[in-house]
Amino acid sequence: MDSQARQNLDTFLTGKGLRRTKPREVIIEAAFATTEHFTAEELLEMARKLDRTVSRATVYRTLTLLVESGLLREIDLGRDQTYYDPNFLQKPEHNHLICTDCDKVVEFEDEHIALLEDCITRRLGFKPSSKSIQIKASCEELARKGVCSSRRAASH
Amino acid sequence: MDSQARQNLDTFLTGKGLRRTKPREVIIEAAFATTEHFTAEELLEMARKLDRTVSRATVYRTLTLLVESGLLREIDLGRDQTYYDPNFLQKPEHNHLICTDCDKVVEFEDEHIALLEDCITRRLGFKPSSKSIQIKASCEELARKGVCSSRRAASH
DNA sequence: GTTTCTGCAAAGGTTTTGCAACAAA
DNA sequence: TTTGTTGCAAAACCTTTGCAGAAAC
Repeated sequence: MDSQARQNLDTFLTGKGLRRTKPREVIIEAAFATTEHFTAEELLEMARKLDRTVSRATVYRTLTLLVESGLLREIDLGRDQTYYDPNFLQKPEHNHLICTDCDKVVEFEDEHIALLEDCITRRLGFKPSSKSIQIKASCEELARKGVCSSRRAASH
Repeated sequence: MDSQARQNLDTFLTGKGLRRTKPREVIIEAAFATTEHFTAEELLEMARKLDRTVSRATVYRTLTLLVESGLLREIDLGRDQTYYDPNFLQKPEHNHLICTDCDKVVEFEDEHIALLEDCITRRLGFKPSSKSIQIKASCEELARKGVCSSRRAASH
């Protein structure tokens, strides 16, 4: 977690009269030690590697805070659980492509599409506040060769 | 529900060796009697207006079938429950804008954005299979006049 | 010292499932 | 008659919440 993020968070906490506590530090540390998407349960596991006493309830409560503060974003990967994405700090407008063959998630940014989304939104009489694109697609390499080089890197 | 859709479904059912039953007929009838998005619970309610004996379990099981057959699509409206959209038959590539002021959902289609999504997907080495865009935005009219004409039409 | 936060366990809400009776083919 | 389907109730699952003790300020 870079200093920019830590400052965002401090601003957020103090601005709301919230306290800097050990469990929060640990959970936040765990959340930003990775660039992988994770579920609440996975974050609990990661946080407990730093401090075994962290509770599930506090993880859920801290997740709510992090999403409100804009440090973390909920994303829909088409699975049953809510996933959280810690990469919006570095790539504020990225989107997700999900491989239907191996479930791997590819992040991509595209300024043209972002611009087009804004135009459409304004044309409809609205002011854009958040945008997300989810693309499901099959692997061309797998289709051609019967093997996919990123298969071993599948995200689950 | 138009004849095209009914045929799709028949093909799907017979193709899988599945049976045409009363509860399924009723649930499907209810699902396509509206263009509104609905939850499983709401569909149960609608189906029970046609036949009071329909069970919740059968609604869930039939929803799974309808999604698999492509007649219905799960959509993410940023709420806690899964919503289902019966409008993909008429507008196969539409997307959703959600008003952050009144929660109204506006559907929109745009061929440029669809094309761009396809390009991006291929550039990444994939073949597109399904795409969805969710835009959250605030109402300009409400911001300017303090009132929004569609407020009364809010979807919840 | 006051206020906020934590962990626990229980509750809440949605979705799935095992099973015996029932209906379609 | 065979196989698939239904409704029920229970279970499974993820997430939220009430509360008493602990920690931050």
